[in-house]
This record gives sequence, structure tokens and C-alpha cells, in this order.
Amino acid sequence: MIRVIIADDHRVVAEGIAKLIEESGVATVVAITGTIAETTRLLQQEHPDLLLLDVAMPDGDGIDAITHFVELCPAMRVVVLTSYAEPSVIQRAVSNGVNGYLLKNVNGKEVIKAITTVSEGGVYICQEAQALTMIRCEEAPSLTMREREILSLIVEGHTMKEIANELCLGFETVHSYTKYLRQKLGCKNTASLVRVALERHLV
Amino acid sequence: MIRVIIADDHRVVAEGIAKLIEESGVATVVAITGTIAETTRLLQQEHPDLLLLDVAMPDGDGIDAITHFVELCPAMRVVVLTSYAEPSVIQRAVSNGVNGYLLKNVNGKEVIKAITTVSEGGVYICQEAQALTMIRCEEAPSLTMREREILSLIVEGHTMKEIANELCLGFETVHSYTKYLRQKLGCKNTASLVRVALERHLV
DNA sequence: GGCAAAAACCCACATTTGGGGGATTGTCTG
DNA sequence: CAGACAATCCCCCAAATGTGGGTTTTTGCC
Repeated sequence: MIRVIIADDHRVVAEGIAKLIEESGVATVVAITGTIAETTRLLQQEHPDLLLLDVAMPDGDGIDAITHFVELCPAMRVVVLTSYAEPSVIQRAVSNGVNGYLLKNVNGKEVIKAITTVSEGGVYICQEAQALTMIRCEEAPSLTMREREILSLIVEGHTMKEIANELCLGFETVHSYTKYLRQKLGCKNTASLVRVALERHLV
Repeated sequence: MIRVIIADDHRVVAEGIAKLIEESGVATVVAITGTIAETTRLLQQEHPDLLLLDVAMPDGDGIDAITHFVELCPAMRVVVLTSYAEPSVIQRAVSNGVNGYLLKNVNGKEVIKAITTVSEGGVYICQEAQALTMIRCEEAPSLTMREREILSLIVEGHTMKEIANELCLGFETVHSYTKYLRQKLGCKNTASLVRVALERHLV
């Protein structure tokens, strides 16, 4: 029997999905966790065959934690189950080595199918998520570390002068980065920059 | 037996919660819907005792639709089950006459408890949601129509000049509104204005 | 070792925002 | 009716952002 851990900070959602999985008979849910820390702990304790992971956690980003999780349990398969329909998020997940990506609007059957497929060594990406990776694969923003850093400070409401001081950079440097950011993201002003950053979860 | 309709665009989540409800024995799920339109149709068809409603729907805002739903089924009780932990959303829900408000991080038991409480004529607001309504009840933003309109155009990336033209207003008028907006929302620049608008769902 | 990209910096000038005053109409309500 | 408030407009000036050019140094990779 496939042993699964569900990591989702929405308790009732996780419980419901656990019920669906248990009832299908293909797998058993050995634990439900709501934070990255808790997941880390239970992975070491239970060593499950599969991790069903949500992106948003109170103590961090699930996608970023994937490499860490896989280090703890190298044989474990990972399926992301989330509502984030952002190409950048899906791409990041795939490049972090997940074996499946499901959007939460799939039905119970599809979750079961993904679990079995992935457990047999396959990869399962739901239709809609697949479409999203296709659509704008060349249009990837691909920001550098610095750009991302400065973008997040802009989103937090800091002025270029403040950012220069905080990062110990010249004002002109920050000024340049904002130009690059506007170019790359196709924004003509700071307002759209903030919207795009938040919408595409670039921060 | 309490007859329930679950409205949630996350199919697998709705199915899971349905399973939890069915298993509890206190209620039966007569339908699962994923859009406002579908919910409207099935409410007229099924006339359930209770509607378990998510806020985010592909074809509109669940909270705004509540008054419409209650008109269709005046005897029906409404419980909001969502991940939105925004005071403004909760307050809007309550003023639209919902009988319960649950955040998705509650567990299955609490959902059942809410369903029974509300069906017996009571009101059930989960702990965390209650805390959020308390904290900043006087700190309500309360924007005027015009302010909201201009804010949404700012969020869309328009400059004040553009907004003035689009709304057939003087530049100075729009300029004034941005000042009011910054004052009311406690923002020192457009960037924070956009972030706050998006975070608090003011647009 | 060389090349490309990232990271840092600089200048000049135009446009847009931000902050501080105002004023004038309505409309609604105590 | 007076006062509050929404909605509209106005002025001035400082600060920040947007534009369109640059340069240098480091760093990763073939």
C-alpha cells in the first residue's frame, strides 16, 4: 500500500482529501501536516512513499522546500496539489524535481490517478497545468537574484533611495534595476510592477 | 437530515468536504457546484437547507452573490468556508447576512459543528475569524465609490493623467483622490497603495 | 582564456508623484 | 437649517520615477 503524507495548511481540505484517498483503497494517509517544519519532522519519522504538497504554508514556500524534502527521503515521490495556476510556479516546481502537479480544481479521481501513476515511476501533470507551461514558455520573466530582491522591496513600498541604502548600493544602481525590471516585465510604471509581481508570485 | 449544497471551484476540495459531511451523519450533500451560475441553478432545483460557500469563484465573488442566493431560498442558511482571512471580507459576509464563517484551516469536526449550530438557528464564526473582526473594526477603510474606482485604475497601471481623461475629470481632482487614498490606507506611495489594494481585496 | 551575463555604477532631462495648502458644489441627515 | 461628507476643481513646489543613453568589474561557463 502506498504510504502518503499530506502537507496542506488548510486542515479541513487535507482531511477531506485524506478521506478520498483512504476510500479509494490505493493508498493510506500516514500523516497530515500544516507547516514546513512539521512536514520535515514527519518525513524523517514516517519515510512515506509519496508527499502530497500544497504551495502556501505559514512558515514558507512549499516549492522551495521540495529539494530539502527530497534530501530527507530520496526514494519519496512528490506531487504538488495547489490552487496556484501560475506558469512560473509550475516551472519552478518541475525544475525542483516534482513528479506531479495538480490544480485543486481537479476531481478526486484525478488525484488518485496521479498518485498511482507517480508511484509507478511516472509523471502526472494535470491538463490545465500542462497548458500553462506550454503557453508562455519563452515568455519566462527569469529575473536575476538582485532584480528579485529589489522588486520585493519595491512591492513593500520602499523608494529607490531607501532600497539603495538598505542594500548598500548606489542610487543609480537601483535606478538601473528598476529599468531592467520594467523592461523584462513589460511595465511602464511602479504600480504595474507591483501588480505583476504579486499576481505572478515573483516575490 | 440537513440537505447541503457545497459551492467551491476547487473540485477535489469540495468532494473531500462532502465526504467528511456525509460520514458525520448529520447532513447529506445534495450537490457540488463550482460557479455562481451553477449554484443559482441548483439552489432553485434543490432548495437545500444550507449552503456551504467559498468566496472565490471563476464567474464572480461569492460574498456579493449571497443576497441573491438568499432571495432564491429565503429559508436557507449560509455558511462561508474560505481561506480569505481579511477583516473586510468577513465584515462584508456578515453584513450580507451569512450565518457562519469558517476559515479553511479549521478541522473537519468544526465544519460539522458549524453546520449543526447554524441549522438550529445559531451563528457560528470560527475563532480566528472572530479575532479578525475584533482587531480592527474601527480601522475600516471605507472608501467612497470614486475612490474605489480611481484605486482600481491605479492598480491597473494607469497614470493620474490617463485616469483623468478616462473618467472625464480634471487632473487635479484625480491628484486629490490619490492623496485621500494614501491617507485613508496609510500608504506613502503608489506602490504600497497597489499592494494594500490587492491584499485587502479593495478592488 | 574568452565570452556572455550579471552586477554595479554614472549622467542628463522629462514626466509623474507626493505634500501642503485651499475652494466650490451638491446631498443627506440630525 | 447647519454640519458633515462626497465629489469636483485649483495652485505651488519638492521629491521620486521614467527615458535614454553610457562604463566597469566580477562571475560563471564553454
